[in-house]
Amino acid sequence: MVKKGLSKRDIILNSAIKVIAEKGYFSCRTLDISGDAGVAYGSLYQYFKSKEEILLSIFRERWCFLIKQVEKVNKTITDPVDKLKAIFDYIFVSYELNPKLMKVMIIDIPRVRQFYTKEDRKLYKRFFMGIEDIYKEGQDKGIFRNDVSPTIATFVIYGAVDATIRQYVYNPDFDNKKFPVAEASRQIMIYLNNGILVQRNTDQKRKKNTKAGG
Amino acid sequence: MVKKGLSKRDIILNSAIKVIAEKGYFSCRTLDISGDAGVAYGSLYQYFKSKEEILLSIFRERWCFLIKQVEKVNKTITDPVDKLKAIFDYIFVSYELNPKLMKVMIIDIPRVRQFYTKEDRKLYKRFFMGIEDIYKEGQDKGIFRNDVSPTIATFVIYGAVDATIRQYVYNPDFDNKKFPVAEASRQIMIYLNNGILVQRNTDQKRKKNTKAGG
Amino acid sequence: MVKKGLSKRDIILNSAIKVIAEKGYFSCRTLDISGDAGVAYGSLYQYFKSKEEILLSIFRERWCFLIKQVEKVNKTITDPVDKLKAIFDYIFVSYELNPKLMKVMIIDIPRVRQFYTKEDRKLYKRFFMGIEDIYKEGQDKGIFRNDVSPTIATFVIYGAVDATIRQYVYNPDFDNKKFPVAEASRQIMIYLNNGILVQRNTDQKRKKNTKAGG
Amino acid sequence: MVKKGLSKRDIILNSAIKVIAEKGYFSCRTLDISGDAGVAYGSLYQYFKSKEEILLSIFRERWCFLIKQVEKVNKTITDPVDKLKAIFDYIFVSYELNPKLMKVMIIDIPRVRQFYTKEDRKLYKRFFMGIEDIYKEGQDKGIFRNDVSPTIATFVIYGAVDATIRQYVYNPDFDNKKFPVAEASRQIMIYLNNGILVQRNTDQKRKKNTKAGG
DNA sequence: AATGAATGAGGTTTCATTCAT
DNA sequence: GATGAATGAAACCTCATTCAT
Repeated sequence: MVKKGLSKRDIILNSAIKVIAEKGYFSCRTLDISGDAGVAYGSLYQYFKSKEEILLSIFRERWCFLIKQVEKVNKTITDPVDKLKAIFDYIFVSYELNPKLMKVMIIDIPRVRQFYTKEDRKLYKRFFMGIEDIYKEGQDKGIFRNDVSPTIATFVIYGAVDATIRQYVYNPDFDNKKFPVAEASRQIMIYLNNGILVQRNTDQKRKKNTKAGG
Repeated sequence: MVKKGLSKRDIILNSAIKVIAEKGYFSCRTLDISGDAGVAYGSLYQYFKSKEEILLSIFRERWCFLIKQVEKVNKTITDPVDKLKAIFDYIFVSYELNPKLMKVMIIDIPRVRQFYTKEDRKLYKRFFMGIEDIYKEGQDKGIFRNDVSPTIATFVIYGAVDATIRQYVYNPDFDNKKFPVAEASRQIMIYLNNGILVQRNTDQKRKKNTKAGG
Repeated sequence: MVKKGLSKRDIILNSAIKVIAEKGYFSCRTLDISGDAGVAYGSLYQYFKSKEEILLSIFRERWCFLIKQVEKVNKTITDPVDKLKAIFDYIFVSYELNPKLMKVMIIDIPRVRQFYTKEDRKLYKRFFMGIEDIYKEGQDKGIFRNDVSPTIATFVIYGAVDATIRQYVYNPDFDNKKFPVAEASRQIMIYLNNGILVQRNTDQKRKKNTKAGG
Repeated sequence: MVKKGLSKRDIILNSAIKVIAEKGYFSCRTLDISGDAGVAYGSLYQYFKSKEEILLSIFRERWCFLIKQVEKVNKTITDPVDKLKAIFDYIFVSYELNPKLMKVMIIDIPRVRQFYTKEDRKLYKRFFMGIEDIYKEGQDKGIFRNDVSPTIATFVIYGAVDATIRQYVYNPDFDNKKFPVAEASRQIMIYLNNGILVQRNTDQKRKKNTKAGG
């Protein structure tokens, strides 16, 4: 119901983000959206062809801000480790600023079948390709391991984001006092950078030690 | 439509898994389920109170096989690293054996609001607690890092599973020839164990190296 | 609301005929049809895919009784004049027996664009072709004029039916006491047989001639 | 979209004629009309109270040109046969000049229930009464048969027009190369004058008689 | 007078669930 | 238990009409 200075189209879109985030795409009604937006029922259809188009418009018009961040990071930061961290932080900071938008983006949209049009997939992938490029760069520079495909590595990082956000959204048992967003983000980055294993020396050595110890 | 020797209830449940996996929970109709099961429209309601209950029954009756595996692994394997690997492998092997079931379990069910009853959350968590315990054990044994919370670490591992399965299910651009399930699983394990950073020695040293190299 | 012994499908179809006849296809609501039929709202869609399909079903399932009559007449009657008269009478008698059905058939259906599918046009034409054949036969036998195309002649006879029925349906100024259906029908037949012009030798003479020639 | 020198009102009316002719009254939207007219959405309501009023205005303002023609014919032509022919020709020539207008007049308007207000029926009838008068006159002069009511005869002639125009509009199977409007019109006139039956003494003879008698 | 964004009643259709057989 | 016809609430969407600019 935020209105000041926004076009009616954006008012509707913002309400859609809110309502879809709260109820899920299928469980929310177009009436809920118009109601939250404070506009007439039919006004939705002045600006969007259908409920589906509202969802896709959220993605099409807001996804780019993530892409842009990746591109910006790629330009302004040199160290791949710092790049990943910058993107990672950005996502979680964005979540703190606008949790509903991020929830819709990360959780809802990718589970709606209709979303997977060629065009939208292309846009969707641009974000991931950006991350993949960072992994590749890290490998080229000899900083990142070579035995993990950048493609797969990207899933891992994205999955970590998705799963974590889902805790904040769905899991009332999750202690988000103990793990404020920044803290969760920090720990995940440590994990993804260094792995869970205590690094004495190399992987090979650890194996020996384990056998010796076991 | 697998029928041999199964109770009608299980026939329905299996069809529900198939249909929900294909269309998603909200987009599939009870008619689709009964149709696939080859039973009458109304028979669904002999065995289940509602569509929702069918979904929850899938979870309640099939989720335990994951829990059991965690428990079994915890008993029969000693090394926490091997434990995580065993569970991880099990999930992906299960996916290969019954991708629809795993897709419903991992992707669909956790996104349905109605799913989050106290009872079901408890069951859901038992799987994660099992994994959390492994992390704790690894930390206690000094094998796993202490600066990553087992809770957070669990999200990371679960997110990796979720995101990867989603590629197989939704992403037609994903090259699943190049990454058969086993290969994806193997690489993720490497990543999660060792982190993405090349381990010469310690994290501190890497930082120096980077500066030197840059 | 006639129900005895009819299938629910036919109950719905009969109500549709009634309601469409009264309000017109576009002005009647599916609710009106189900209401008149005394069935639930959704039952319509158990038997018909859509409102449009209800209309087309009326045509597809009831038009044939007109075609059959034409075919029967063509077989059992020899004199083309008598054939035309038999068909003409049949239409108007049908109108008296079930004016709503005939109104829908003759007035409503042919004005709905969606009606003009290849298949339906074919069925529609079969009736007219039967009449055209009678005209052709009359010409071959030297009884009917040769300077009027059977195609055009068919329009004339059909138009006469259409326009007349429309008076009964729409025109409250039309004195249907003075012109009961049978009387209107009789006069039109005279007109179409003999034309409006006074003929030196009369209809009677032709009959004699016909007999003499036959 | 004809605009030169026309009032905005007439521009709208002409577009309405076009659009209604193409889609039918119920299937065309006010948006279609304003769009075709190139005027704003709301401008329609500056000139007309409602969609219905647009339809009725077409009738009220354009029907009179048919009435006038009937009246003119009644004044300037003496022979009833020629009168009928003149009117008949006029209708079909009008159709050739402005088929959409004639289609709306003859086909659409008379099938819309709302059309049947007292006032409009009165206007509608004035055209038919004119034709009826010709029939009466023909009967009085002994040229037309006495055993067909002028009222009924009028339906026949009107029905012939209606059915024929409908072929041009709706029936893609109708061979309008073989039957250009003028030809169809000519044949119908022959039919209606002389009937379908072959007459012993011919039309030519009647003409002589008429001249002799007149 | 002209505009077109805004309105919301009302339409068709879907589909989870019930229930008589 | 099994069936599937019957139900009707509720969803999405359309579009004639209004009204502030």
